[in-house]
Amino acid sequence: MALEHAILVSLAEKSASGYDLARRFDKSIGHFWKASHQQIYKVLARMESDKWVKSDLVAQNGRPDKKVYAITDVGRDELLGWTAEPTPPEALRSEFAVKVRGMQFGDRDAVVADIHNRREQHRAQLEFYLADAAKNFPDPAAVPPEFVGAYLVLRGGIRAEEGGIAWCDEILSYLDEGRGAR
Amino acid sequence: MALEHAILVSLAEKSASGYDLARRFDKSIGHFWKASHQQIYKVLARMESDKWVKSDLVAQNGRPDKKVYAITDVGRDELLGWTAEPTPPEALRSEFAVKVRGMQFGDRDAVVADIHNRREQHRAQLEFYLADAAKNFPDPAAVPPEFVGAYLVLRGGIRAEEGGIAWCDEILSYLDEGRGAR
DNA sequence: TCTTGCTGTGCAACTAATTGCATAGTAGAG
DNA sequence: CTCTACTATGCAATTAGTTGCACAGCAAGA
Repeated sequence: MALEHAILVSLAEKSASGYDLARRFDKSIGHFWKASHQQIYKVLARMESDKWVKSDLVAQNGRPDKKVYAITDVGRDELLGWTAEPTPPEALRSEFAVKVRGMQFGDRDAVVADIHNRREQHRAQLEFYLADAAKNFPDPAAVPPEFVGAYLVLRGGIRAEEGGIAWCDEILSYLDEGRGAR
Repeated sequence: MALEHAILVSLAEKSASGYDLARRFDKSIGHFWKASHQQIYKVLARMESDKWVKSDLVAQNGRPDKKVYAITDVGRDELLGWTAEPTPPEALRSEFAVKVRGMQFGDRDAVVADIHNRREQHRAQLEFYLADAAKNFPDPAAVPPEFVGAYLVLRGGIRAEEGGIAWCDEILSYLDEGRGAR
């Protein structure tokens, strides 16, 4: 399982509450590892009982108390050990690809609309990533060492979105040319 | 859930036993939707009780009997309805990306080795896809209508692997240039 | 003959993740 | 004063998926 390790990486960067982590998973980290707040709280509890993290209750004014989690030495060891293991092949599951594959058994116009929709999602995400890159990494040759991982993953995200757009365009132009018509 | 629909698409193409489906999921369809044979048998049983598929027991000589599943009209309706619905955003989970992100907290040499390994996986998969394309779709302008979905998904697979290789190369050359050193 | 490997179907136990709900304080808009 | 939204944490029920195992027949090779 990698949610634990995604959380460890995030806490190694900066201590945070479950709520903070949930928001991070809606933004940066969540672009390549999705998790709901329920799942995060559950896993944090297990990680704390395994001593990978420890928590401090922090009182706030004008807001509810929060439990701020920090990575422990045990957690850092775990993270180190995990990076040393080879990553198992990714189990990719693309409902979109299944739908394209099954296009001829479905509502062709609806599938085409779905492809347009998917293209737009990729375009919007790419725009977001590019803004992020322009803001945080204006000079790729001068990325601070502690942000190299974040920078390289962002580059991967940009590539993936560009690739997604190009694939949608290929599908749409292929279908436009009358090929694959029913 | 999309495993049901992946199975429906596969059965719409050609009736098959659970075992046959498991082998298909190890090959073509499985490249974008992984499933174990246990999961497939479980889902097939549910689909049969929902009347999406029906089975016939077929005796074979020199081999065990098998249950051959075929899609029903109810199943075809379900498939049609499913294609007409917008595909929810994909929940992508890349352990590899988490590892790259957390590189600075880990064993740098091991991570670099892992990236090389990942590049090789992409290269091998690309080779496989290209051979498939050369064999089954020598002329992209003349793909039979019933294989258009398969062709377009194969194109997506080729693009994804090429993109994966390019990303690995970018990471490796970035690190080679001494950036991101500890 | 014995072992290995392929075809073929499945159950049981467990883990991971989703969905729906609950609770509670504060801030700001109308 | 009420309604909505945000911060903050979590439980319960369910579904989806993984891991490990079982059983059975047949074929081919050592």
